Amino acid sequence: MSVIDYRDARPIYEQITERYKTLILKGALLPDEQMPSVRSLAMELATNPNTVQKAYAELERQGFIYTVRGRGNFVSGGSQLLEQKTKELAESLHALQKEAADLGIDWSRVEEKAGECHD
Amino acid sequence: MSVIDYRDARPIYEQITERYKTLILKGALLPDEQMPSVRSLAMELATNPNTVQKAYAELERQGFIYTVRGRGNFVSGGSQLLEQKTKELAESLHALQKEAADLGIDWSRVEEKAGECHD
Amino acid sequence: MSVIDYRDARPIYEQITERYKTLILKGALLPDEQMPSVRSLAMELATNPNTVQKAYAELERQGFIYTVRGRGNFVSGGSQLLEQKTKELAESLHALQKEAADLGIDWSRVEEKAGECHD
Amino acid sequence: MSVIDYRDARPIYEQITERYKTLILKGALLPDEQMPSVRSLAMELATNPNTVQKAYAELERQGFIYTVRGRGNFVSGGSQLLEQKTKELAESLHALQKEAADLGIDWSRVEEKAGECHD
DNA sequence: GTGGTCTAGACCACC
DNA sequence: GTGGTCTAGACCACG
Repeated sequence: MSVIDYRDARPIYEQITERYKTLILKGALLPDEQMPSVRSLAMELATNPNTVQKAYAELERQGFIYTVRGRGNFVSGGSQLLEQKTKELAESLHALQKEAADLGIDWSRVEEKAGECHD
Repeated sequence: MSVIDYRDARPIYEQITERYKTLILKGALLPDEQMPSVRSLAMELATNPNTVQKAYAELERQGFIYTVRGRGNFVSGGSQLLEQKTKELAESLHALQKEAADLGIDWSRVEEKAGECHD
Repeated sequence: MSVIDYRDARPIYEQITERYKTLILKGALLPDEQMPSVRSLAMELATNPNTVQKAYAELERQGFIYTVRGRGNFVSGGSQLLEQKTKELAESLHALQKEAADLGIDWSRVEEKAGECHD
Repeated sequence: MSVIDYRDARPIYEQITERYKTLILKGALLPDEQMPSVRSLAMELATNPNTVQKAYAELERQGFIYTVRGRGNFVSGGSQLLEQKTKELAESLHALQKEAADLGIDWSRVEEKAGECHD
């Protein structure tokens, strides 16, 4: 199972970032567990080390991993990470509700239609 | 009230498109009403006519306006436009719900937090 | 029943030309019958006399009408007009068949699908 | 074999689009094969990169190619593309048949004449 | 006057 | 290197 979808319009580094964010949030990677090295991950994904580096930098900026010079990158412990993600989702939801309200669209109709999605 | 936000990462033509989509959906622009001319809107927004042109082309492609060569662009009447927008919102909502489910986040907690938003 | 569709992408003079071509071919206008004057037709269609003039010029060029200076425009007799139209249709059909053949599409499948059209 | 015909009334970008649509449909370009870069094709056709860009954008919108930022444009595999093209041809055919019927022209005569075309 | 197309050349993000 | 966006300015067809 590869991570990168080259047809995806989003930049590759963003796809990598997103991928590891969910892996960490879902608990597939445990706190203080070592991340794959930049070079090995780049090799595995057949992409440029610079791209992986950029993804790791972003993950660190968002608090998902921390770096130890000369050692590597590690998953940062994170009960608060899930909490933050919940907040992000809530904000996205609120934005949708606001947009619907602006247009005079009944929110219950949106929820109804969302339930019918086939995926 | 200006339309363009240069700090916004999104391209200018997309901001214009989005702006007029909501104006039309909200009924601020009535069916068959004339849109500002490409040149005049470009002048007003201090941007390039080509940029406005691209925005109008996108609006036409999505069925929000229609073009008459030598005359101008006009709002296309559209009860089905609101219906389509509802569908778009439903899909966005469904994506959020799916993401929450993937992470084991209780959707009701997201809804709860969304209700507390101050904006 | 008006003739002009302002939402149509085609120029107005072309729509007028097309309209009268079919009227003449269908026999709604008889040979040597007088066409409406440029001015009156322009008035009726709420369009520019120049536009009607251009349409009439095109109709004359294609042999559908003839002009008598100071008198007006008249439908030209035309058993050969239908013949010519048949030829035009045949050429269009042949072009479609050629395109299908180039792509390796079975023509019978096209005919089959055409029969299912709802209009 | 050049692609652009400057005597053609159709815009250049449309000619390019059409050209590559047929190349892809005919299988001359294989799925995931790389398209010529925007700049190189512009150079080759002695036209402007923006023009090629517009053509590629249209090809992407119609599902014939996909874009990878920083990499290039690639042919998208597509068995459904031929199916769609068949449908397009069927609609064109149906339009011709309808026009003939409107004028009281016997369709079999059109088919007969089409068969005699020398090209 | 209007929109549609094209050219020339620039800057950006990404890889 | 790639594509994506934007600017400046031109020409055309249409009305």
